[in-house]
Amino acid sequence: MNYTIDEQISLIERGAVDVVSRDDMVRKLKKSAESGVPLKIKAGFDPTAPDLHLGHTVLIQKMKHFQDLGHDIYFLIGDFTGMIGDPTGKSETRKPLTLDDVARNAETYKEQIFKILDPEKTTVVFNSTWLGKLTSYDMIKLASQLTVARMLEREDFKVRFENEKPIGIHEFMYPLIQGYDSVALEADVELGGTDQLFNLLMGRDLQRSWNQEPQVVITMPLLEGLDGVNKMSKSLGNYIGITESADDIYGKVLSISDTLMFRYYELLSDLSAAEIEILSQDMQEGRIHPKEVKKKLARELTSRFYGEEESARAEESFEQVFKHHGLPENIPELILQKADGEIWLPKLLVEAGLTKSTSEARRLIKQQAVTLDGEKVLDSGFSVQPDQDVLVKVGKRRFAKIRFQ
RNA sequence: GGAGGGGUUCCCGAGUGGUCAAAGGGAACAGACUGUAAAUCUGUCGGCGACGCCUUCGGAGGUUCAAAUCCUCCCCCCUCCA
Repeated sequence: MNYTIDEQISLIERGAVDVVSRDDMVRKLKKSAESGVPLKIKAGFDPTAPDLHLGHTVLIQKMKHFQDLGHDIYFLIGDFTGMIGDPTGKSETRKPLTLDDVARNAETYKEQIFKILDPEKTTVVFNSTWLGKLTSYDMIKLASQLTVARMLEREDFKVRFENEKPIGIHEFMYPLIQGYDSVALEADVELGGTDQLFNLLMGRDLQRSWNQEPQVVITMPLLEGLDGVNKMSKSLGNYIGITESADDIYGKVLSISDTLMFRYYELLSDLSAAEIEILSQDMQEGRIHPKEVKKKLARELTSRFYGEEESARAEESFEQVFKHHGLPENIPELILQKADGEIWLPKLLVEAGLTKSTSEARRLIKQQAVTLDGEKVLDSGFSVQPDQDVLVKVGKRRFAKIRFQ
């Protein structure tokens, strides 16, 4: 708690893309230090996607920083908009969430964010609490705060407008609603991804209209997914979920490209910028193997959610499987009855959940991707005899132990 | 209300009566090479105990020896004009 203003600012600015404005931030920090009243830090989340991944943690880490500095975190769940339905012109119409859905998702959120944040110092709020009370009169009044021209300044609106793509009227309401959330909470700071800049700034405008001191807006970069191209998202499947197993987190981090690795260091690691720079230098000048640098990152991220010990275990297991071509610790087992006699391999692969269909199994056998106890199988007509247990492996990472009883 | 464009296999997107399980690209998967990295090369990419059969091209009917392709009705999406 004994940070100087400069130290606080430097922690706050770390990794951030925009801080609007730094002067306001300094002023608020000073005021808070003098009065002893913590700042209200707001960050909003969509109620539909309760599976958090590392991309979300970029933001959550930042919330954590504020928490460490003694400020109050408001974790806002945008249930109001979620209950209305699809906000954008995206392909699938999102089905509106029920109150139950929202409640359930909120619980899932809590389980996940509290892996990083301190539950004691975090307030979870739902924007339906205040938005649900607004009348149509209030809504129109809110809408009158802004012109269409101003609204069209937002990049994605502008692009869509220029490309003659549809923009729903209600879409204009979202920035306003989000801004109004800041008014309702009297937020001092709002955090969000860079794609949220416009919406976040809206909060400042609206707060001024409501005679509040405008919030400081801080944006964090969007984390690229495992493919290194698109932003990390569940729908693209290029994510590392924070509820995934230690083995998976470790393995996935190790599978990213070297370029992406430094991006992850920058956005996810607790190492200082200087320390990261040294790692990068050492690597480029051949003093340290890139894989070691990546392992260090994988270890740090895994232990963030599972602790040092488990993280070390995951690393060992990984080395075991991939370096020494050994076996992972937890191989799923499939128990079959001896009495049922021999079993056609493609069928066995399907039953063991290693392939989706016998067709796929046959293909993989043809591609020499299937081994039984380490022996490649070349004949897709092969049947397994029920006399002894076998270890089946498909590709590099699909395993199953078949036991006969 | 009027005019027009469109719905194809995970995604994008060709295909206008047979040669179509459907070009091409992406994703994914497998093999080689590796550091389970990237890049690259090769192959696979609906199902079925399979060189044959079955189910797919928004939905339902119909024409035909034969339909993703033609006709009818319906559903959905988009653009422009008002």
